[in-house]
Amino acid sequence: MATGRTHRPATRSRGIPEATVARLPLYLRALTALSERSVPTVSSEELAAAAGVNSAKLRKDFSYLGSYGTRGVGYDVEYLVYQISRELGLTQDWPVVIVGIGNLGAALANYGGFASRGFRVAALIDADPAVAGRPIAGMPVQHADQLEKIISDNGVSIGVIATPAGSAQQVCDRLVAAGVTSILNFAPTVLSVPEGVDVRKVDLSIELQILAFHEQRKAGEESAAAEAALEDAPTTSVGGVAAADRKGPDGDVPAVMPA
Amino acid sequence: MATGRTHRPATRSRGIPEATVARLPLYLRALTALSERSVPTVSSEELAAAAGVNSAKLRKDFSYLGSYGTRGVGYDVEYLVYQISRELGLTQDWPVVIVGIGNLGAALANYGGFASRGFRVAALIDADPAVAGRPIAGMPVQHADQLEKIISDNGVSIGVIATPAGSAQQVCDRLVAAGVTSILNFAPTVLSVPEGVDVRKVDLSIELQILAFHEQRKAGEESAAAEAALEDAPTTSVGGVAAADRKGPDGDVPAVMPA
DNA sequence: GTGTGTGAAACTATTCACAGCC
DNA sequence: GGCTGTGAATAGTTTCACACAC
Repeated sequence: MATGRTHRPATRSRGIPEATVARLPLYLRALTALSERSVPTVSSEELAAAAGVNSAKLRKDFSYLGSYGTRGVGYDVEYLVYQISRELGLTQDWPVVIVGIGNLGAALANYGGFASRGFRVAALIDADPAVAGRPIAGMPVQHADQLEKIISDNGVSIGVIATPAGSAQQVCDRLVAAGVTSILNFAPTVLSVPEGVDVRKVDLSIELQILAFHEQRKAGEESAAAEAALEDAPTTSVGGVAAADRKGPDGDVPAVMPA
Repeated sequence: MATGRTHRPATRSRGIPEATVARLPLYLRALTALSERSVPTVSSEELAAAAGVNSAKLRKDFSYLGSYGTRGVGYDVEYLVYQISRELGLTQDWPVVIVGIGNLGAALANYGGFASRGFRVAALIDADPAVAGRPIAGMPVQHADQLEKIISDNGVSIGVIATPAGSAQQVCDRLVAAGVTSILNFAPTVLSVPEGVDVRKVDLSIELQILAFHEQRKAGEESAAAEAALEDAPTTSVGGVAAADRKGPDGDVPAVMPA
Protein backbone atom coordinates (compact mmCIF):
# COMPACT_ATOMS: atom_id res chain seq x y z
CA MET A 1 0.00 0.00 0.00
CA ALA A 2 2.63 2.70 0.04
CA THR A 3 3.42 5.22 2.66
CA GLY A 4 5.35 2.97 4.93
CA ARG A 5 3.82 4.67 7.86
CA THR A 6 4.15 1.61 9.99
CA HIS A 7 4.58 3.27 13.31
CA ARG A 8 1.73 5.61 13.81
CA PRO A 9 1.06 6.43 17.46
CA ALA A 10 -2.62 5.95 16.84
CA THR A 11 -4.45 8.07 19.31
CA ARG A 12 -7.15 5.48 19.18
CA SER A 13 -6.09 2.36 17.44
CA ARG A 14 -6.96 2.79 13.82
CA GLY A 15 -6.35 -0.87 13.26
CA ILE A 16 -9.70 -2.57 13.14
CA PRO A 17 -9.28 -6.04 11.64
CA GLU A 18 -11.02 -6.63 8.37
CA ALA A 19 -12.96 -9.55 9.81
CA THR A 20 -14.30 -7.26 12.49
CA VAL A 21 -15.29 -4.58 10.00
CA ALA A 22 -17.22 -7.19 8.06
CA ARG A 23 -19.25 -8.01 11.15
CA LEU A 24 -20.04 -4.50 12.26
CA PRO A 25 -22.98 -4.21 9.86
CA LEU A 26 -24.35 -7.39 11.36
CA TYR A 27 -24.21 -5.99 14.85
CA LEU A 28 -25.68 -2.77 13.63
CA ARG A 29 -28.63 -4.55 12.12
CA ALA A 30 -29.31 -6.46 15.32
CA LEU A 31 -28.94 -3.31 17.39
CA THR A 32 -31.27 -1.37 15.14
CA ALA A 33 -33.92 -4.02 15.67
CA LEU A 34 -33.46 -3.78 19.43
CA SER A 35 -33.58 -0.03 19.25
CA GLU A 36 -36.89 -0.17 17.41
CA ARG A 37 -38.25 -2.26 20.21
CA SER A 38 -36.95 0.31 22.68
CA VAL A 39 -34.68 -2.16 24.42
CA PRO A 40 -32.32 0.01 26.48
CA THR A 41 -29.39 -2.32 27.08
CA VAL A 42 -28.14 -5.64 25.86
CA SER A 43 -25.50 -8.11 26.97
CA SER A 44 -22.83 -9.47 24.70
CA GLU A 45 -24.50 -12.84 24.94
CA GLU A 46 -27.89 -11.59 23.79
CA LEU A 47 -26.55 -9.38 21.06
CA ALA A 48 -24.30 -12.12 19.80
CA ALA A 49 -27.24 -14.47 19.52
CA ALA A 50 -29.23 -11.87 17.61
CA ALA A 51 -26.36 -11.30 15.23
CA GLY A 52 -25.55 -14.96 14.80
CA VAL A 53 -22.02 -14.98 16.23
CA ASN A 54 -20.60 -16.04 19.55
CA SER A 55 -20.19 -13.65 22.41
CA ALA A 56 -16.43 -13.87 22.77
CA LYS A 57 -16.01 -12.77 19.20
CA LEU A 58 -18.42 -9.94 19.65
CA ARG A 59 -16.68 -8.65 22.75
CA LYS A 60 -13.35 -8.86 21.03
CA ASP A 61 -14.72 -7.01 18.04
CA PHE A 62 -16.09 -4.23 20.23
CA SER A 63 -12.83 -3.99 22.09
CA TYR A 64 -11.25 -2.70 18.89
CA LEU A 65 -13.68 0.17 18.81
CA GLY A 66 -13.25 1.17 22.41
CA SER A 67 -14.78 0.41 25.78
CA TYR A 68 -18.39 1.08 25.17
CA GLY A 69 -19.95 -1.38 27.60
CA THR A 70 -20.55 -1.42 31.32
CA ARG A 71 -19.28 -4.40 33.28
CA GLY A 72 -21.97 -6.31 35.01
CA VAL A 73 -24.60 -4.61 32.87
CA GLY A 74 -24.01 -4.75 29.13
CA TYR A 75 -24.13 -2.24 26.31
CA ASP A 76 -26.36 0.76 25.89
CA VAL A 77 -28.20 0.08 22.66
CA GLU A 78 -28.53 3.63 21.38
CA TYR A 79 -24.99 4.50 22.21
CA LEU A 80 -23.63 1.45 20.43
CA VAL A 81 -25.77 2.11 17.39
CA TYR A 82 -24.23 5.52 17.20
CA GLN A 83 -20.67 4.37 17.73
CA ILE A 84 -20.86 1.63 15.16
CA SER A 85 -22.58 3.86 12.65
CA ARG A 86 -19.88 6.40 13.10
CA GLU A 87 -17.16 3.83 12.77
CA LEU A 88 -18.68 2.55 9.53
CA GLY A 89 -19.06 6.04 8.20
CA LEU A 90 -22.83 5.89 8.12
CA THR A 91 -23.45 9.12 9.92
CA GLN A 92 -22.98 10.81 6.61
CA ASP A 93 -24.97 9.77 3.65
CA TRP A 94 -23.34 8.26 0.64
CA PRO A 95 -24.67 8.88 -2.83
CA VAL A 96 -24.32 5.78 -5.00
CA VAL A 97 -24.99 5.12 -8.65
CA ILE A 98 -26.22 1.84 -10.03
CA VAL A 99 -24.99 1.05 -13.51
CA GLY A 100 -26.76 -1.61 -15.53
CA ILE A 101 -30.49 -1.65 -15.01
CA GLY A 102 -31.39 -5.17 -15.98
CA ASN A 103 -33.25 -7.48 -13.67
CA LEU A 104 -30.64 -7.26 -10.99
CA GLY A 105 -30.07 -3.55 -11.30
CA ALA A 106 -33.79 -2.96 -11.05
CA ALA A 107 -33.97 -5.18 -7.99
CA LEU A 108 -31.17 -3.21 -6.39
CA ALA A 109 -32.88 0.06 -7.23
CA ASN A 110 -35.99 -1.17 -5.50
CA TYR A 111 -34.15 -2.61 -2.56
CA GLY A 112 -35.08 -0.74 0.57
CA GLY A 113 -32.02 -1.78 2.51
CA PHE A 114 -29.85 0.88 0.96
CA ALA A 115 -31.87 3.91 1.78
CA SER A 116 -32.47 2.75 5.31
CA ARG A 117 -28.76 2.64 6.00
CA GLY A 118 -26.79 5.69 5.01
CA PHE A 119 -27.03 5.20 1.27
CA ARG A 120 -28.89 7.25 -1.29
CA VAL A 121 -29.32 6.10 -4.85
CA ALA A 122 -28.25 9.18 -6.75
CA ALA A 123 -28.84 7.78 -10.20
CA LEU A 124 -29.66 4.74 -12.27
CA ILE A 125 -27.63 4.41 -15.43
CA ASP A 126 -27.93 2.14 -18.43
CA ALA A 127 -26.42 2.09 -21.88
CA ASP A 128 -29.55 0.89 -23.60
CA PRO A 129 -31.67 3.87 -24.73
CA ALA A 130 -34.77 1.69 -24.51
CA VAL A 131 -34.14 1.01 -20.85
CA ALA A 132 -33.09 4.55 -20.27
CA GLY A 133 -36.57 5.72 -20.99
CA ARG A 134 -38.73 4.02 -18.39
CA PRO A 135 -38.40 5.03 -14.77
CA ILE A 136 -37.56 2.36 -12.18
CA ALA A 137 -38.41 2.64 -8.53
CA GLY A 138 -39.65 6.13 -9.19
CA MET A 139 -36.37 7.28 -10.65
CA PRO A 140 -35.47 8.08 -14.22
CA VAL A 141 -32.93 5.76 -15.79
CA GLN A 142 -30.29 7.93 -17.34
CA HIS A 143 -28.18 7.14 -20.31
CA ALA A 144 -24.59 6.05 -19.88
CA ASP A 145 -23.45 9.14 -21.75
CA GLN A 146 -24.23 11.09 -18.65
CA LEU A 147 -22.15 8.91 -16.36
CA GLU A 148 -19.26 11.28 -15.82
CA LYS A 149 -21.49 14.26 -15.32
CA ILE A 150 -23.68 12.42 -12.82
CA ILE A 151 -20.71 11.25 -10.79
CA SER A 152 -19.19 14.65 -10.54
CA ASP A 153 -22.41 16.60 -10.03
CA ASN A 154 -23.42 14.36 -7.17
CA GLY A 155 -20.02 13.78 -5.66
CA VAL A 156 -20.50 10.06 -5.97
CA SER A 157 -17.68 7.93 -4.64
CA ILE A 158 -19.41 4.55 -4.56
CA GLY A 159 -20.61 2.77 -7.67
CA VAL A 160 -22.57 -0.43 -8.10
CA ILE A 161 -21.99 -2.41 -11.27
CA ALA A 162 -24.82 -4.68 -12.36
CA THR A 163 -24.05 -4.90 -16.04
CA PRO A 164 -23.26 -8.05 -18.00
CA ALA A 165 -19.73 -9.34 -17.47
CA GLY A 166 -18.65 -8.07 -20.86
CA SER A 167 -19.21 -4.42 -20.07
CA ALA A 168 -18.14 -4.43 -16.46
CA GLN A 169 -14.48 -3.51 -16.87
CA GLN A 170 -15.30 -0.72 -19.23
CA VAL A 171 -17.92 0.70 -16.89
CA CYS A 172 -15.51 0.28 -14.03
CA ASP A 173 -12.82 2.25 -15.83
CA ARG A 174 -15.19 5.09 -16.53
CA LEU A 175 -16.43 5.15 -12.96
CA VAL A 176 -12.90 5.26 -11.63
CA ALA A 177 -11.83 7.90 -14.11
CA ALA A 178 -14.80 9.99 -13.04
CA GLY A 179 -13.80 9.79 -9.40
CA VAL A 180 -15.43 6.72 -7.92
CA THR A 181 -13.16 5.00 -5.42
CA SER A 182 -15.33 2.14 -4.16
CA ILE A 183 -17.09 -0.38 -6.32
CA LEU A 184 -19.57 -3.10 -5.57
CA ASN A 185 -19.42 -5.52 -8.47
CA PHE A 186 -22.21 -7.94 -9.31
CA ALA A 187 -20.85 -8.87 -12.70
CA PRO A 188 -19.16 -12.26 -12.71
CA THR A 189 -15.77 -11.01 -13.72
CA VAL A 190 -12.58 -9.83 -12.10
CA LEU A 191 -12.16 -6.10 -12.26
CA SER A 192 -8.79 -4.50 -12.31
CA VAL A 193 -8.57 -1.14 -10.68
CA PRO A 194 -5.76 1.21 -9.76
CA GLU A 195 -4.27 1.35 -6.29
CA GLY A 196 -6.55 3.07 -3.85
CA VAL A 197 -9.80 1.87 -5.34
CA ASP A 198 -11.71 -0.76 -3.38
CA VAL A 199 -13.71 -3.45 -5.06
CA ARG A 200 -16.06 -5.85 -3.37
CA LYS A 201 -17.86 -8.43 -5.35
CA VAL A 202 -20.97 -10.46 -4.98
CA ASP A 203 -21.28 -13.46 -7.23
CA LEU A 204 -24.52 -15.28 -6.80
CA SER A 205 -23.43 -18.45 -8.47
CA ILE A 206 -20.24 -18.65 -6.42
CA GLU A 207 -22.26 -18.82 -3.25
CA LEU A 208 -24.29 -21.66 -4.65
CA GLN A 209 -21.16 -23.51 -5.68
CA ILE A 210 -19.80 -23.30 -2.16
CA LEU A 211 -23.06 -24.73 -0.88
CA ALA A 212 -22.87 -27.51 -3.43
CA PHE A 213 -19.44 -28.44 -2.16
CA HIS A 214 -20.71 -28.88 1.37
CA GLU A 215 -23.86 -30.55 0.17
CA GLN A 216 -21.88 -33.10 -1.75
CA ARG A 217 -19.77 -33.79 1.26
CA LYS A 218 -22.84 -34.37 3.39
CA ALA A 219 -24.16 -36.86 0.92
CA GLY A 220 -20.84 -38.61 0.87
CA GLU A 221 -20.59 -38.67 4.62
CA GLU A 222 -23.88 -40.43 5.07
CA SER A 223 -22.80 -43.45 3.14
CA ALA A 224 -19.30 -43.30 4.51
CA ALA A 225 -20.54 -42.82 8.03
CA ALA A 226 -21.22 -46.47 8.60
CA GLU A 227 -17.84 -47.69 7.67
CA ALA A 228 -15.23 -45.05 7.36
CA ALA A 229 -13.01 -47.77 6.17
CA LEU A 230 -14.02 -47.95 2.54
CA GLU A 231 -12.22 -44.91 1.38
CA ASP A 232 -11.74 -44.35 -2.27
CA ALA A 233 -12.16 -46.88 -4.97
CA PRO A 234 -15.66 -46.56 -6.38
CA THR A 235 -16.32 -44.48 -9.40
CA THR A 236 -18.22 -41.61 -7.93
CA SER A 237 -16.06 -41.48 -4.86
CA VAL A 238 -16.70 -38.19 -3.24
CA GLY A 239 -13.39 -37.85 -1.61
CA GLY A 240 -10.76 -39.86 -3.22
CA VAL A 241 -8.67 -37.13 -4.71
CA ALA A 242 -6.14 -39.83 -4.91
CA ALA A 243 -3.09 -37.72 -4.48
CA ALA A 244 -1.29 -40.82 -5.49
CA ASP A 245 -2.36 -41.17 -9.06
CA ARG A 246 -1.87 -38.26 -11.29
CA LYS A 247 -3.63 -38.11 -14.56
CA GLY A 248 -3.84 -41.85 -14.78
CA PRO A 249 -7.18 -43.58 -14.52
CA ASP A 250 -10.04 -41.19 -14.77
CA GLY A 251 -12.17 -41.54 -17.79
CA ASP A 252 -12.31 -38.51 -19.92
CA VAL A 253 -13.82 -35.24 -19.13
CA PRO A 254 -17.51 -35.13 -19.87
CA ALA A 255 -17.99 -31.53 -20.82
CA VAL A 256 -19.48 -30.28 -17.64
CA MET A 257 -20.41 -26.87 -18.84
CA PRO A 258 -23.39 -26.70 -21.15
CA ALA A 259 -22.71 -23.01 -21.65
CA MET B 1 -20.98 -18.70 10.14
CA ALA B 2 -22.18 -21.77 8.48
CA THR B 3 -20.21 -24.93 8.13
CA GLY B 4 -21.77 -27.29 10.56
CA ARG B 5 -18.56 -29.20 10.30
CA THR B 6 -18.37 -32.35 12.26
CA HIS B 7 -15.08 -32.66 14.00
CA ARG B 8 -14.01 -35.82 12.40
CA PRO B 9 -10.45 -36.81 11.73
CA ALA B 10 -11.12 -36.10 8.10
CA THR B 11 -10.48 -39.20 6.18
CA ARG B 12 -7.32 -38.35 4.41
CA SER B 13 -7.66 -35.76 1.70
CA ARG B 14 -10.90 -34.46 3.14
CA GLY B 15 -9.16 -31.44 4.57
CA ILE B 16 -9.71 -28.67 2.07
CA PRO B 17 -9.63 -25.36 3.92
CA GLU B 18 -12.76 -23.29 3.75
CA ALA B 19 -10.85 -20.37 2.28
CA THR B 20 -9.71 -22.59 -0.53
CA VAL B 21 -13.20 -23.90 -1.21
CA ALA B 22 -14.42 -20.33 -1.48
CA ARG B 23 -11.89 -19.65 -4.20
CA LEU B 24 -12.44 -22.77 -6.29
CA PRO B 25 -15.44 -21.24 -8.08
CA LEU B 26 -13.24 -18.30 -8.98
CA TYR B 27 -10.65 -20.53 -10.56
CA LEU B 28 -13.35 -22.48 -12.28
CA ARG B 29 -14.75 -19.36 -13.83
CA ALA B 30 -11.37 -18.30 -15.12
CA LEU B 31 -10.66 -21.78 -16.44
CA THR B 32 -13.99 -21.98 -18.19
CA ALA B 33 -13.17 -18.77 -20.01
CA LEU B 34 -9.81 -20.18 -21.07
CA SER B 35 -11.46 -23.39 -22.13
CA GLU B 36 -13.85 -21.50 -24.35
CA ARG B 37 -10.91 -19.88 -26.02
CA SER B 38 -9.40 -23.33 -26.48
CA VAL B 39 -6.34 -22.50 -24.45
CA PRO B 40 -4.76 -25.87 -23.71
CA THR B 41 -2.55 -25.12 -20.71
CA VAL B 42 -2.05 -22.32 -18.26
CA SER B 43 0.56 -21.45 -15.66
CA SER B 44 -0.25 -20.65 -12.06
CA GLU B 45 0.84 -17.09 -12.72
CA GLU B 46 -1.53 -16.60 -15.64
CA LEU B 47 -4.45 -18.32 -14.03
CA ALA B 48 -3.93 -16.43 -10.81
CA ALA B 49 -4.04 -13.15 -12.68
CA ALA B 50 -7.25 -14.18 -14.43
CA ALA B 51 -8.84 -15.14 -11.15
CA GLY B 52 -7.62 -12.11 -9.27
CA VAL B 53 -5.44 -13.82 -6.68
CA ASN B 54 -1.71 -14.33 -6.38
CA SER B 55 0.01 -17.36 -7.73
CA ALA B 56 1.40 -18.73 -4.48
CA LYS B 57 -2.08 -18.88 -3.06
CA LEU B 58 -3.40 -20.58 -6.14
CA ARG B 59 -0.70 -23.22 -6.12
CA LYS B 60 -1.27 -23.86 -2.46
CA ASP B 61 -4.99 -24.16 -3.06
CA PHE B 62 -4.47 -26.66 -5.86
CA SER B 63 -2.09 -28.65 -3.73
CA TYR B 64 -5.01 -29.52 -1.46
CA LEU B 65 -6.79 -31.09 -4.38
CA GLY B 66 -3.88 -33.13 -5.61
CA SER B 67 -0.98 -32.74 -8.00
CA TYR B 68 -2.70 -31.80 -11.17
CA GLY B 69 -0.02 -29.67 -12.77
CA THR B 70 3.14 -30.40 -14.68
CA ARG B 71 6.34 -28.81 -13.49
CA GLY B 72 7.90 -26.56 -16.02
CA VAL B 73 4.68 -26.47 -18.00
CA GLY B 74 1.57 -25.57 -16.07
CA TYR B 75 -1.92 -26.97 -15.80
CA ASP B 76 -4.03 -28.66 -18.42
CA VAL B 77 -7.10 -26.47 -18.66
CA GLU B 78 -9.70 -29.13 -19.47
CA TYR B 79 -8.40 -31.49 -16.86
CA LEU B 80 -8.42 -28.85 -14.17
CA VAL B 81 -11.92 -27.75 -15.09
CA TYR B 82 -13.03 -31.30 -14.58
CA GLN B 83 -11.19 -31.82 -11.32
CA ILE B 84 -12.44 -28.62 -9.76
CA SER B 85 -15.99 -29.28 -10.96
CA ARG B 86 -15.86 -32.66 -9.42
CA GLU B 87 -14.47 -31.35 -6.17
CA LEU B 88 -17.22 -28.77 -5.98
CA GLY B 89 -19.85 -31.34 -6.75
CA LEU B 90 -20.81 -29.74 -10.04
CA THR B 91 -20.61 -32.85 -12.13
CA GLN B 92 -24.08 -33.62 -10.95
CA ASP B 93 -26.80 -31.10 -11.37
CA TRP B 94 -28.47 -29.60 -8.40
CA PRO B 95 -32.12 -28.68 -8.48
CA VAL B 96 -32.77 -25.51 -6.52
CA VAL B 97 -35.93 -23.66 -5.59
CA ILE B 98 -36.21 -19.92 -5.27
CA VAL B 99 -38.70 -18.76 -2.68
CA GLY B 100 -39.94 -15.19 -2.80
CA ILE B 101 -40.38 -13.85 -6.29
CA GLY B 102 -40.13 -10.13 -5.75
CA ASN B 103 -37.67 -8.00 -7.62
CA LEU B 104 -34.72 -9.91 -6.36
CA GLY B 105 -36.26 -13.33 -6.75
CA ALA B 106 -37.20 -12.49 -10.32
CA ALA B 107 -33.68 -11.30 -11.01
CA LEU B 108 -32.32 -14.54 -9.64
CA ALA B 109 -34.74 -16.54 -11.74
CA ASN B 110 -33.50 -14.74 -14.82
CA TYR B 111 -29.87 -14.96 -13.85
CA GLY B 112 -28.05 -17.12 -16.32
CA GLY B 113 -25.18 -17.90 -14.03
CA PHE B 114 -27.04 -20.66 -12.27
CA ALA B 115 -28.00 -22.79 -15.20
CA SER B 116 -24.58 -22.50 -16.73
CA ARG B 117 -22.96 -24.02 -13.69
CA GLY B 118 -24.59 -27.24 -12.52
CA PHE B 119 -27.69 -25.65 -11.08
CA ARG B 120 -31.20 -26.05 -12.35
CA VAL B 121 -34.02 -23.90 -11.09
CA ALA B 122 -36.63 -26.51 -10.30
CA ALA B 123 -39.30 -24.11 -9.17
CA LEU B 124 -40.18 -20.56 -8.30
CA ILE B 125 -42.35 -20.19 -5.25
CA ASP B 126 -44.22 -17.25 -3.80
CA ALA B 127 -46.89 -16.85 -1.16
CA ASP B 128 -48.75 -14.12 -2.98
CA PRO B 129 -51.43 -15.61 -5.27
CA ALA B 130 -51.17 -12.56 -7.52
CA VAL B 131 -47.49 -13.19 -8.12
CA ALA B 132 -48.09 -16.91 -8.38
CA GLY B 133 -50.04 -16.36 -11.54
CA ARG B 134 -47.62 -14.74 -13.94
CA PRO B 135 -44.70 -16.75 -15.24
CA ILE B 136 -41.17 -15.44 -14.71
CA ALA B 137 -38.24 -16.35 -16.88
CA GLY B 138 -40.47 -18.77 -18.71
CA MET B 139 -41.39 -20.65 -15.56
CA PRO B 140 -44.64 -20.72 -13.68
CA VAL B 141 -44.52 -19.24 -10.21
CA GLN B 142 -46.07 -21.75 -7.87
CA HIS B 143 -47.90 -21.06 -4.70
CA ALA B 144 -46.19 -21.60 -1.36
CA ASP B 145 -48.74 -24.24 -0.50
CA GLN B 146 -46.93 -26.51 -2.87
CA LEU B 147 -43.53 -26.01 -1.26
CA GLU B 148 -43.24 -29.36 0.48
CA LYS B 149 -44.48 -31.27 -2.52
CA ILE B 150 -42.11 -29.50 -4.89
CA ILE B 151 -39.12 -30.15 -2.66
CA SER B 152 -39.81 -33.80 -2.34
CA ASP B 153 -40.92 -34.41 -5.93
CA ASN B 154 -37.75 -32.85 -7.26
CA GLY B 155 -35.35 -34.05 -4.64
CA VAL B 156 -34.32 -30.48 -3.92
CA SER B 157 -31.61 -30.04 -1.33
CA ILE B 158 -30.68 -26.42 -1.98
CA GLY B 159 -33.07 -23.55 -1.41
CA VAL B 160 -32.72 -19.85 -2.12
CA ILE B 161 -34.63 -17.45 0.11
CA ALA B 162 -35.44 -14.07 -1.41
CA THR B 163 -38.44 -13.19 0.70
CA PRO B 164 -38.80 -10.16 2.98
CA ALA B 165 -36.96 -10.52 6.27
CA GLY B 166 -40.18 -11.14 8.15
CA SER B 167 -41.02 -14.37 6.36
CA ALA B 168 -37.53 -15.74 5.97
CA GLN B 169 -37.31 -17.83 9.13
CA GLN B 170 -40.69 -19.37 8.51
CA VAL B 171 -39.82 -20.24 4.93
CA CYS B 172 -36.49 -21.58 6.13
CA ASP B 173 -38.18 -23.84 8.66
CA ARG B 174 -40.47 -25.25 6.03
CA LEU B 175 -37.64 -25.82 3.58
CA VAL B 176 -35.62 -27.63 6.21
CA ALA B 177 -38.56 -29.70 7.35
CA ALA B 178 -39.15 -30.70 3.74
CA GLY B 179 -35.58 -31.89 3.35
CA VAL B 180 -33.51 -28.95 2.21
CA THR B 181 -30.04 -28.97 3.77
CA SER B 182 -28.38 -25.96 2.16
CA ILE B 183 -29.79 -22.47 2.08
CA LEU B 184 -28.70 -19.32 0.34
CA ASN B 185 -30.31 -16.46 2.19
CA PHE B 186 -30.83 -13.02 0.69
CA ALA B 187 -33.15 -11.81 3.39
CA PRO B 188 -31.46 -9.44 5.81
CA THR B 189 -31.98 -11.58 8.87
CA VAL B 190 -30.18 -14.28 10.80
CA LEU B 191 -31.65 -17.70 10.19
CA SER B 192 -31.49 -20.40 12.77
CA VAL B 193 -31.25 -23.90 11.47
CA PRO B 194 -30.61 -27.30 12.98
CA GLU B 195 -27.21 -28.89 12.98
CA GLY B 196 -26.28 -30.23 9.61
CA VAL B 197 -27.94 -27.51 7.57
CA ASP B 198 -25.67 -24.98 5.90
CA VAL B 199 -26.63 -21.40 5.45
CA ARG B 200 -24.80 -18.82 3.42
CA LYS B 201 -26.01 -15.30 3.28
CA VAL B 202 -25.72 -12.43 0.92
CA ASP B 203 -26.67 -9.06 2.25
CA LEU B 204 -26.44 -6.33 -0.29
CA SER B 205 -26.43 -3.50 2.15
CA ILE B 206 -23.72 -5.08 4.28
CA GLU B 207 -21.35 -5.03 1.36
CA LEU B 208 -22.01 -1.36 0.83
CA GLN B 209 -21.43 -0.64 4.49
CA ILE B 210 -18.05 -2.29 4.35
CA LEU B 211 -17.19 -0.15 1.36
CA ALA B 212 -18.33 2.92 3.23
CA PHE B 213 -15.99 2.09 6.05
CA HIS B 214 -13.00 2.03 3.75
CA GLU B 215 -14.23 5.01 1.85
CA GLN B 216 -14.50 7.02 5.02
CA ARG B 217 -11.05 6.05 6.03
CA LYS B 218 -9.63 7.13 2.69
CA ALA B 219 -11.23 10.52 3.09
CA GLY B 220 -10.00 10.76 6.65
CA GLU B 221 -6.49 9.83 5.75
CA GLU B 222 -6.14 12.62 3.27
CA SER B 223 -6.78 15.29 5.82
CA ALA B 224 -5.22 13.44 8.71
CA ALA B 225 -2.20 12.55 6.71
CA ALA B 226 -0.26 15.35 8.28
CA GLU B 227 -1.16 14.67 11.85
CA ALA B 228 -3.44 12.30 13.63
CA ALA B 229 -4.94 14.40 16.34
CA LEU B 230 -8.64 14.84 15.79
CA GLU B 231 -9.97 12.22 18.15
CA ASP B 232 -12.73 13.06 20.53
CA ALA B 233 -13.15 9.87 22.47
CA PRO B 234 -10.45 9.67 25.10
CA THR B 235 -10.76 6.02 26.06
CA THR B 236 -8.24 3.28 25.79
CA SER B 237 -5.23 3.05 23.63
CA VAL B 238 -5.50 -0.58 22.71
CA GLY B 239 -2.01 -1.36 21.74
CA GLY B 240 -1.05 -4.18 19.55
CA VAL B 241 -2.32 -3.92 16.05
CA ALA B 242 -0.55 -1.30 14.09
CA ALA B 243 -2.10 1.05 11.63
CA ALA B 244 -2.06 -1.33 8.77
CA ASP B 245 -4.46 -0.44 6.05
CA ARG B 246 -4.92 -2.69 3.09
CA LYS B 247 -7.60 -5.21 3.19
CA GLY B 248 -7.67 -8.73 1.95
CA PRO B 249 -11.01 -10.32 2.45
CA ASP B 250 -11.75 -13.38 0.48
CA GLY B 251 -10.58 -13.14 -3.04
CA ASP B 252 -11.53 -9.55 -3.34
CA VAL B 253 -9.24 -6.90 -4.51
CA PRO B 254 -6.42 -8.06 -6.69
CA ALA B 255 -3.89 -8.48 -3.98
CA VAL B 256 -1.53 -5.64 -4.35
CA MET B 257 1.18 -5.98 -1.84
CA PRO B 258 4.60 -4.46 -1.78
CA ALA B 259 6.78 -7.14 -3.18
C1' DG C 1 15.58 -23.06 -18.04
C1' DT C 2 10.75 -23.16 -16.33
C1' DG C 3 7.12 -23.50 -13.19
C1' DT C 4 4.92 -26.75 -9.79
C1' DG C 5 4.47 -28.47 -5.07
C1' DT C 6 5.32 -27.80 -0.37
C1' DG C 7 7.54 -27.29 4.18
C1' DA C 8 8.37 -23.43 7.13
C1' DA C 9 7.63 -18.72 8.53
C1' DA C 10 4.66 -14.88 9.05
C1' DC C 11 0.44 -13.13 9.68
C1' DT C 12 -4.57 -12.96 10.85
C1' DA C 13 -8.54 -14.58 13.28
C1' DT C 14 -10.97 -17.09 16.87
C1' DT C 15 -11.48 -18.97 21.30
C1' DC C 16 -10.24 -19.42 26.09
C1' DA C 17 -10.24 -17.96 30.61
C1' DC C 18 -10.02 -14.77 34.06
C1' DA C 19 -8.89 -10.15 36.19
C1' DG C 20 -11.36 -6.16 37.08
C1' DC C 21 -15.27 -3.21 37.50
C1' DC C 22 -20.19 -2.53 38.25
C1' DG D 1 -23.01 -12.23 41.33
C1' DG D 2 -22.80 -10.76 36.55
C1' DC D 3 -20.68 -9.21 32.51
C1' DT D 4 -17.14 -6.63 30.09
C1' DG D 5 -12.43 -6.20 28.30
C1' DT D 6 -8.33 -8.39 27.09
C1' DG D 7 -3.88 -10.97 27.33
C1' DA D 8 -2.58 -15.60 26.13
C1' DA D 9 -3.40 -19.81 23.62
C1' DT D 10 -5.00 -21.90 19.60
C1' DA D 11 -6.50 -22.34 14.94
C1' DG D 12 -6.57 -20.95 10.28
C1' DT D 13 -4.60 -18.47 6.20
C1' DT D 14 -1.21 -16.37 3.38
C1' DT D 15 3.34 -15.72 1.84
C1' DC D 16 8.05 -17.12 1.20
C1' DA D 17 11.55 -19.58 -0.93
C1' DC D 18 13.46 -23.41 -2.86
C1' DA D 19 13.90 -28.50 -3.98
C1' DC D 20 12.47 -31.06 -7.59
C1' DA D 21 10.32 -32.68 -11.89
C1' DC D 22 9.92 -31.72 -16.62
